[in-house]
Amino acid sequence: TKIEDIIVQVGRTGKLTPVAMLKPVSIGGTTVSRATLHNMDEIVRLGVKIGDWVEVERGGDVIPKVNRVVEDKDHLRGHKTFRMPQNCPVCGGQVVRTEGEADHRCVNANCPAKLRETILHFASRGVMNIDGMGDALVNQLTDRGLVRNVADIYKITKDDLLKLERFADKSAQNVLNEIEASKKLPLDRVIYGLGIRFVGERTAQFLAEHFGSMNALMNAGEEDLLEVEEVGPRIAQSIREFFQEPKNRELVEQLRRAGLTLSGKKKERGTKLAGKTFVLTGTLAHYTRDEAKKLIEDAGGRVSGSVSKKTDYVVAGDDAGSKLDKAKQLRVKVINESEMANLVAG
DNA sequence: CTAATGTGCGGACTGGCGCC
DNA sequence: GGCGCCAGTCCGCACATTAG
Repeated sequence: TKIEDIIVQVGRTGKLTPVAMLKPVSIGGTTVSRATLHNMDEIVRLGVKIGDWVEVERGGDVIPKVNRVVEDKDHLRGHKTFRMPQNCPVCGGQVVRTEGEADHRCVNANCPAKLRETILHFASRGVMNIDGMGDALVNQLTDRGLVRNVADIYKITKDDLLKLERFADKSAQNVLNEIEASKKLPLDRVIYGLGIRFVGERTAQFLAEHFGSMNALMNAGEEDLLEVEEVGPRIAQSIREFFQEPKNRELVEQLRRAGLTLSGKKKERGTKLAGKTFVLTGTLAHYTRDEAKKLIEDAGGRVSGSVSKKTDYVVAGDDAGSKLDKAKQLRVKVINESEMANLVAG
């Protein structure tokens, strides 16, 4: 199909992601109209220009991927070269590509796009799980200045919500209930929710287990941080920089006052699956993926996202895709979910 | 009541880069 | 240098709720 335009999206960390806007095309039963181009290097590698015809594929039947530029006499090349903007398309702030890095980033700390994405991340299911706080609500909240940081979420009143578009009593109350419920979530979620660069779900869990409280984490020195699993110098530095910022320390205090869980106990893990790495694929019948993951981790195992020769087991449910193929290729042991349950039980 | 709208769910890929 | 986490990305569908 044809690339009609290339737009730029700004993420939570300020990363500018170029996205190809395609002439809609039906692939495998769904209509594909966008595909990520990742970064400038990828655009150069593919050699794409705006107006080009390209071959698009859905990796694993889901994610649209631009494979290559089609060059034949029917499909003339486009003429407009895409250039990464020098100013953020959202806030106009300076865009910088650091030496040695592939991504361009907006460096304005107050960029509204970053705020918006940070709030969305915080509210998302894998983090504070605030059901109902998606795109539309977050846009309204940030546009109206009702939410300027993640702690402001806990100051939202019903009156605030009722003034918003498409909000009546039922929706407003649902959101408030969800916000209230989020306060009970454990420390690792809160750490993850802060949006510290290089600290994702897994690293946040290790940090919570190691330090046992937000206070201990906030005041940790470099050497303390380096003791944590999977934390090296770059991650340690990123965490220290985050907590050296007075605004961020104040943010944590606001979360504390709001009643969030900022301490936990050092988690005890089982040992039955110690040292074993699992990969989940397909649809499981008796567990959600999160439940299966928790079972494995509580038994001392690890769950990762991709199959390699270090993977011990691939747990395959219905409609397993490319990961199952990879497992066969690498001769990794494939089991079903009841076999997994047996392993967990010992 | 119906139509429109917003959101979660659930599947998964990718390149970059940090860690070991 | 390999591995795997991080951060970003996709879409259709089901469902709840609101506006009209």
